[in-house]
Amino acid sequence: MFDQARSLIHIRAATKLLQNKTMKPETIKVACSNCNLRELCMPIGLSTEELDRIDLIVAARRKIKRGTTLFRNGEKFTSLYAIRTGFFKTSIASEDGRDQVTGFQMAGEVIGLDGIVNDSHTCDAIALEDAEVCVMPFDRIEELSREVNALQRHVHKIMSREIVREHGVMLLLGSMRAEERLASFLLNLVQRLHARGFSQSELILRMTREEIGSFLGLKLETVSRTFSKFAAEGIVEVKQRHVHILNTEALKDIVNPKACH
Amino acid sequence: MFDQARSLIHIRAATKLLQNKTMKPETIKVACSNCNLRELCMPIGLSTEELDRIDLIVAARRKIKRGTTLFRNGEKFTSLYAIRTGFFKTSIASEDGRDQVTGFQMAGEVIGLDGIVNDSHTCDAIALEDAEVCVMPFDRIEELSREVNALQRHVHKIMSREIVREHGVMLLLGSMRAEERLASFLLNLVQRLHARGFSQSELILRMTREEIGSFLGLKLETVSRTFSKFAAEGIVEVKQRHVHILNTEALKDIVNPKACH
DNA sequence: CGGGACGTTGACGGTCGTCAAAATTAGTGG
DNA sequence: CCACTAATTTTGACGACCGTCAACGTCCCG
Repeated sequence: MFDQARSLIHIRAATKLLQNKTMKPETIKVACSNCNLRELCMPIGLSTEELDRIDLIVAARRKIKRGTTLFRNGEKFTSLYAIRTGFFKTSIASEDGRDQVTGFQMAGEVIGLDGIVNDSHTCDAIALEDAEVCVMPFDRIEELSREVNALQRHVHKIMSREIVREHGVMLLLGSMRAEERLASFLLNLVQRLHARGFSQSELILRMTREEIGSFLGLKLETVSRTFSKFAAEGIVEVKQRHVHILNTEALKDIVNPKACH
Repeated sequence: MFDQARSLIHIRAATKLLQNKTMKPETIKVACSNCNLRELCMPIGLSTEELDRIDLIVAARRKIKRGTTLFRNGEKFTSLYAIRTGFFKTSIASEDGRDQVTGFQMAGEVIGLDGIVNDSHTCDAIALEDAEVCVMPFDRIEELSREVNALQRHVHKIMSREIVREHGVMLLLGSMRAEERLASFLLNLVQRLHARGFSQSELILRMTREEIGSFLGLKLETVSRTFSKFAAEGIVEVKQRHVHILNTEALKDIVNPKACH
């Protein structure tokens, strides 16, 4: 539905690479070239020389405490951020106070693209758990992507991917019923988590029912009720923020009723 | 709300430029450098040398008859398209047949960004009236934007603008009621048309009620009813696809109830 | 002039929002 | 570590908004 269309092969490789490593954390150089998320946020097939140059894109690491903002609406745009650890939400506010969660972002995803067009951010990015990001000044990205074709292409793909993701969210918001929205949401989350080496069937929600509702265009009570309904039908087990998916196929059937698996 | 955040100053300049021109159409060279939409789809402040090079981006013009597709889901992505004349809708289809209109595009806007990420288009672009587009092969764009900084910046801004626009649509779909959605839609349309030299208060809808409804996450009957309600309240005059906005402030109040103008 | 696409309007019902209260959990400070 | 408060979640009752179905009206184009 509104997935990230990533190449699982590369992600698996990254995971494996991580498992094989037995070096102590502090001996690992802080650089993209040996970041275990490299395959998620950097182009593939680079020469070592190109990789060394790309290392220079990351100006700093920044730790974000849970509940605090990475950037907020109106702030000057200077950098994109690659999430190393943690979990974010982005949201926009209408003038009369309503707000809309526009996405949830996890490790390996890039955040801040909204700020490019007017050199100022148009949404808030809030950490839903303690997080760490790589700060990548955008002028460095532009400079280097003039010289490294793979980086240029990569930047374009990341932005295009975000556009396509949002198309999927529009389909969800514009044409799905509550159950379909929540099923779609759960499948998307678990798929992205699985791509990062987590379980296919168990997940911990980092966001409140209200935040889920805001993202899905539902009220928190409807989200809660729909969880309860899924639980009653034996599709999931829900215990607060712990979700265990018992029947993935049933969720897929809810999203896409007419398909014959 | 979900506007395009363009600089009106430049657009006005373009309009003025057009009015001053008394040359016959066929004597105007077919090139960006003297296209009257230049300020809409090209970066500003270029040297004449840079402008000459950018002319080479446009590989061809293509005429699209009303009702036919510029590209469709699954087709190989090769080019972005700048709309010269005409009006498009883009839409995506879910597997079970529902479809969602993701946007309406008019002269000066760029279409096809969704195709970059996977080298294949993920939506359909359909002309709602006879149209003409500039075909801009994406590899040429990438090549030239490595050398012309303003072009690189421009491409990034166009993509970022689309992301921000979609955030606005998500806010609309996720948190607004039918009247707010339609008011927001009308204000956005008329604002974009006005930026192109058309009336601030009158417009002709190029799309059906069903297409409006698909975009706004409503059924066509609801769209029709809401138009009738606005008309009964004296806010607009509606005669099929001709819309005359009688009270812009009232529309703004509907979108943003708590604001005090 | 006639057929088909498009638009309008009405009646009715379902889905989801609203309001309210209780239950459970998380967070804070002693 | 525990008590206490705030935050979050669950569940119920009720109603509003909008979707569904149906019939009719209008416009456009061959």
